[in-house]
Amino acid sequence: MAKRYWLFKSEPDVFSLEDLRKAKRTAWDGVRNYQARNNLAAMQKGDRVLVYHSVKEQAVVGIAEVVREAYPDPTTGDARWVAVDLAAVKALPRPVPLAEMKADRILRDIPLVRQSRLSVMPLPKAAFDRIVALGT
DNA sequence: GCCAACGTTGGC
DNA sequence: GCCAACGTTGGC
Repeated sequence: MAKRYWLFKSEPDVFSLEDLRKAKRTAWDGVRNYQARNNLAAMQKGDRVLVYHSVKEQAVVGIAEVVREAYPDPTTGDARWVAVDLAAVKALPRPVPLAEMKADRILRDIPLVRQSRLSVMPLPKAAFDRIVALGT
């Protein structure tokens, strides 16, 4: 199956891209939203992921990669929830602010802009590539 | 700090 | 099964 593209949101005070780089890889767990959970479950090893810092920074700051596909979330005994493992790939040379994405013709319809509360979302390849280009 | 959006819960 | 109340998230 073709590689897919995703965007993860995180509050940098809680867990940042820098934390991910230091940790090498991390379990992305604790997701308790069905839509986000369904997205986690659809991820495949090697899928590319953009990391967005919410609240204080409000910018896409880097790229990560799925290194382990969905497995039961270790932070709960509830079988409904899953986690994936991510590894950092690189930081964007230039973070791409939310305001810039809102103003961009290709990006203004992505879930990050449309549905601000969703924490794990799919991105069309064109949107992924556009953000990476803006961040270069 | 405020509040809009939205998901969840619980009474009926 | 509906919907009002409530809690949380995250932009402004």
